Amino acid sequence: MTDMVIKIDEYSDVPIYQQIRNQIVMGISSGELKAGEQLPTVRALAMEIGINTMTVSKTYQMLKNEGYITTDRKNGARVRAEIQKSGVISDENKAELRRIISEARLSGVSKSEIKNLVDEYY
Amino acid sequence: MTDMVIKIDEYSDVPIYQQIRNQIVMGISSGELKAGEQLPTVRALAMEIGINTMTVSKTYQMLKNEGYITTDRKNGARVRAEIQKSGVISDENKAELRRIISEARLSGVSKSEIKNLVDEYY
Amino acid sequence: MTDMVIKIDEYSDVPIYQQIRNQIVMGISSGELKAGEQLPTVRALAMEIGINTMTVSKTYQMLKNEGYITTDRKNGARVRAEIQKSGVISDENKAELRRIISEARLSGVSKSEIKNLVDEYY
Amino acid sequence: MTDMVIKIDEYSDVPIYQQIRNQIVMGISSGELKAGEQLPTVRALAMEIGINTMTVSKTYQMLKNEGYITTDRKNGARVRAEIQKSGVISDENKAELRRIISEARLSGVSKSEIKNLVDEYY
DNA sequence: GTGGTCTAGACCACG
DNA sequence: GTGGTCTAGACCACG
Repeated sequence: MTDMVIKIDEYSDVPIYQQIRNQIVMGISSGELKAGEQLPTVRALAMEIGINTMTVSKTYQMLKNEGYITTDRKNGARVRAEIQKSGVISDENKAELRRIISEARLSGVSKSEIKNLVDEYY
Repeated sequence: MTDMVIKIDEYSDVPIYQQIRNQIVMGISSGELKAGEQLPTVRALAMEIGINTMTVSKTYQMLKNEGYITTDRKNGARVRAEIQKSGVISDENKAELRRIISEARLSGVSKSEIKNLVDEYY
Repeated sequence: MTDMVIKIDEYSDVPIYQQIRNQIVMGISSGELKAGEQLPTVRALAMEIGINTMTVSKTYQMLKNEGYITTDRKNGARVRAEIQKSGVISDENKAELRRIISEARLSGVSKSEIKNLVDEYY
Repeated sequence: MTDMVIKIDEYSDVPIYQQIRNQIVMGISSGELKAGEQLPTVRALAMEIGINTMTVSKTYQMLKNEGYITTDRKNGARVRAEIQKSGVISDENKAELRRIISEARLSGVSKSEIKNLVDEYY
């Protein structure tokens, strides 16, 4: 069982279920959550964060649809052992990346500064 | 007057006024919209896209707040001559960038592929 | 929930959404509205004042942008617990202050009278 | 004839005729414009600033109404010799002052800092 | 139940 | 002619 901590920014416009989803995906990517590792139950995670169980449930459904986790009544939610590697960035993420780079450029951020961030986050 | 074309994805979760805002910002960044160049009037752009003037007005107000354009009754909306360069990427955009890179990584996209996108979009 | 009363001067040049915004900011500053306190819902305030919900919504959006309140679907609109203290007066407010003092001076109002007002309003 | 320079901020939301009016009032208050001193003709000032004569005309009309200047065809516009001293600050300016002080207070500006500004601007 | 978005239409001040 | 404001009404996602 993971002891990863989920932090909700209540001031953010990003919906709570999205914030949780993003943090779990980043946790898997960083290795903090290993393949096959069990996630907290919907109830437990909702309690811990202090939100509605429906919200956590929505998150797990989303992660399942995206292929990041598996869920069943016996084992609860687990990080999927073999996450499908499409090898490409989704069109939506490409569009977002383009927007971010445009804004950074207009703010006077150099290309190499952005690449340093890529190195840092990858 | 610009002949830039704004395209709305009506099925997107991104609000229309945000989509327009993003495209204008990217237009400025790419040089398609030059400093001082006049944007379409609120009415003209609303007509062209087939949406309400209020929605375009909201976009222009947002761009004005962000310092990308100026608006007044004499000159209409224009790309601002001297866009303030903060020199940094906003915390929100950093978080988004981190999320995108995490997802790309999990999809098997290499670091150099992402950097190539940075080169392409910058 | 606050029982603060918002009063609109319908003959004023100041837009309604601005008038509401100003009164809420002054309410926070005076302590009539406490940190964390819930503001009326968009619908309730619109009904109470007798104006459109869009206008109240615009006010809340503005207050949110300025960092005075938070809004979300769970908690509605609330006075922000930790309002950012820039420590400075904005250039716009400085210009306004200068104009007011110039006019007061020309009307024969003494410096100490103005300072008494500062004491009263602070 | 004054050689006072009027500066228009084209990015400001304050209408041009208001900006000119404010600067002339502040010029009178500071002594840069003396009692009886002649102001530029409508046409000359419009040319100098690069705006419509109607706008300057509106400004002069406003200043006349407020009792700051006199106008006639023979002498043009002149700073009034005896500006009426009501001895009080207008309700509008009081409301504005209160708003500014509230905002300054919330931004963490001390009372004495505001009073220093009063000293500076008076 | 809440705030967020959008429409169709109107009127206004500025210039 | 332009952007700014406002209404009356509607639908939506989040929780």
